[in-house]
Amino acid sequence: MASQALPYRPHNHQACVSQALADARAICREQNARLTPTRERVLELIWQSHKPLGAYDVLAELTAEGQNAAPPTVYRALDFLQQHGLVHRIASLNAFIGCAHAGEHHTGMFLICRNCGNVLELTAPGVSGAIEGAAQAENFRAEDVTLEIAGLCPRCQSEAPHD
Amino acid sequence: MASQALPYRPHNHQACVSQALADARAICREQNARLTPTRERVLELIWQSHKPLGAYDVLAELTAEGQNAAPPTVYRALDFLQQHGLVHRIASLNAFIGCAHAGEHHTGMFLICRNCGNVLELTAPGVSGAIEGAAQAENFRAEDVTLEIAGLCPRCQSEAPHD
DNA sequence: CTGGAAATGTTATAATGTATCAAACTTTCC
DNA sequence: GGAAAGTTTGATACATTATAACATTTCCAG
Ligand SMILES: [Zn+2]
Ligand SMILES: [Zn+2]
Ligand SMILES: [Zn+2]
Ligand SMILES: [Zn+2]
Repeated sequence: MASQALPYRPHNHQACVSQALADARAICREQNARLTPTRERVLELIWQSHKPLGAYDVLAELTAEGQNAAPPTVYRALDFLQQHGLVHRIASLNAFIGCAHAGEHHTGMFLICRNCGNVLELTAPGVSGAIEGAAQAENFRAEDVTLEIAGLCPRCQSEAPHD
Repeated sequence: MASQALPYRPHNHQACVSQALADARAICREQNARLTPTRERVLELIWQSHKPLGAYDVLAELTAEGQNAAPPTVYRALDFLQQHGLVHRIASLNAFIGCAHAGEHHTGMFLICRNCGNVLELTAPGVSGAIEGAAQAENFRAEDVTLEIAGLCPRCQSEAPHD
């Protein structure tokens, strides 16, 4: 539903946030899940940019706001959000990012710019299909795919072409 | 070169180890890199099975052998081995595994059995191509691909089919 | 030899993630 | 409404993974 917006370039990011929160509320209502204030606030913090945020970064922001938060506070909220498909964990960065396709059944593929830190989440059916095929060729039953691609986004390629 | 052996099934694993060590020696000689005793021993420990090993598991084995080892000892050796393409880090597990295609230019794709813990490293040109294509379609310059697939290996599917 | 580079030893600490149990809050059902 | 059951949060402590910093040793070229 959300028109795919382009993390790398300037855009009306508040729209990303509003959309994500609206989607989250709808999804939780639909799934009878409780999007409590802390969970919602954590989701909002995760969405404050298109750069993945570490759990302890979230924690720092919560405590700065005067919330009575400890590590489990954050990890519980993140677990909840992951289980409902609202955030993804980027294993190669130990960090979290808002899901750009919440509600849609998808396997994420992440393009991570090593220069600016922004992450674009893609759904590439061709890639998913190829992966499924390769797994099946080995008689392996794939359940969970981690696909993270580090490199340079278009913007950072032109800014720093000498490498 | 190494004929791809099948982590999931019983096999002469000592052959895997010998092959890996021989390859490592050859590669290091060729690259003028020093495969010191500690580095070689760490590689051997990593290869003790087809299950990824945590850095602190390696450390425990080293100290059990009476070696004077601390975390940096292990992480340095692992860094060296990674840089020379002899081991891979599995980001989703925070663990390390011997490279099954040392010397060959490749992007690893890992099939990780969540039941038995064994990992099969594949080279799937179709997958790599699809990923490259998807990245290029976004004008993203891919440099490093993390592709880890968790699921059930053939053996564990038949043993525990009820899920 | 010997001087510089590479590797290792050593200590301390940072960063990330969990276990556990008690307290508070919600929902359900009567 | 009110008690029981389930869910969420608070709070403390701890486990696991990884790195910083600096001293010492080893290796190798010249
Ligand atoms: Zn945005
Ligand atoms: Zn960038
Ligand atoms: Zn083997
Ligand atoms: Zn298995």
